[in-house]
Amino acid sequence: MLRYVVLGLLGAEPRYGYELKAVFEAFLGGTWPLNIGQVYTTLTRLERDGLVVAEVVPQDQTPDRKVYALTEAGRAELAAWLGAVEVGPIRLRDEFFLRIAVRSLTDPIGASELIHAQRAAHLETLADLVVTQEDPGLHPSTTLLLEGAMLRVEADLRWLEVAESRLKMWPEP
Amino acid sequence: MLRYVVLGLLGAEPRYGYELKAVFEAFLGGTWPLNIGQVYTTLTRLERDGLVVAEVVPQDQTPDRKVYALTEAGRAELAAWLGAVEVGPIRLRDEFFLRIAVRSLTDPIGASELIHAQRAAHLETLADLVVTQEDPGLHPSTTLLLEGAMLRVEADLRWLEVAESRLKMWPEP
DNA sequence: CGACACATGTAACACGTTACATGATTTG
DNA sequence: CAAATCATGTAACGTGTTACATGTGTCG
Repeated sequence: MLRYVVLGLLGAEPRYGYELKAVFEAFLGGTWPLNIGQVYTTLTRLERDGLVVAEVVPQDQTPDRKVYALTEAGRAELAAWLGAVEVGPIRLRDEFFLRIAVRSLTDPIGASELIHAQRAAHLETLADLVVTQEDPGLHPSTTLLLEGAMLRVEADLRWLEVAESRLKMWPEP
Repeated sequence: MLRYVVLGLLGAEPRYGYELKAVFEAFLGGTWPLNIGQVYTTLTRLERDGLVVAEVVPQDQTPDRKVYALTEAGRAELAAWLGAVEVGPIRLRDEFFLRIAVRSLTDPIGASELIHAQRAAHLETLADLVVTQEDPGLHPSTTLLLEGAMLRVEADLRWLEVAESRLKMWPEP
């Protein structure tokens, strides 16, 4: 998936790894911090698969850059990904849900405490998102992404409410 | 994460692999289909890490079962996971968001089409969830999980609305 | 001089995931 | 007889992730 976002960023404009890290994080509004090494591994793999090609651009003063651009295959792969629609059963692979659900399986009381803690964390997350979004320099796509994140967090907060009220009238296991 | 859900299920009661697959899928309300092989790889890894121990229980008629139970270390690991709270920046590692955001980066018009298709898929998902939830035999935890999934899908639908209206007044790249 | 920005990379691991292999027993 | 159920496993891959290595130029 990182793969495809990188592909997408390169689709807009060729870039080199070091630059890509910054662009990526800015695009994600800082919600996906990236280890710089990961950028290079990803680029290497994309190159291995023939989706991108590199061109070394020498610099005076600073180290050389390896600027990556999409190949035809890369463009095709990106288009395929962009055109796909997520269908079928959603996968509840979210630690957040599962932790509370698993906990409620054997320890409903402890689950309640967890819910309170998680709510506090979520509210903080929400506040952070609001702050992040205040930056006027954000790309519109980034603003959109952040909005999605906020809607999700709000949904999760609502779920915590539901979970709590459910747990009160719970049959002991 | 699968790791921990398995650990959690074993924490409630020792089980063998084949059984675990069914229990797992039932617990997740069918939102996380599991390849049976994956259960065994997961159990092998848990055993390697000393979190579970297996006991072979011979059957007449059917093949022997390897019943797994938590060790002390396993119980500790599970407790640690169950007690953790998700803090810090949420990671927007959702293909759903990213695909539309990346697409809006260079092709806002195409993004609109994608939004329509995705909305249809989401509505179907929502309908599926409703049907699934009608099963009276569901474990309360599962019902709760499904409710979370529904709240999320609803949030995502709302996001699609937002995305669409934003895209209409978009500066060409 | 030390810290930091610039720039690239590798080795190694964990985890989710699939495809494939094996074999007994029951059921249509 | 074929298919399905019960039951366990392995080899292999892709991807995300980290820790570590290396080197130059600039700024305080």
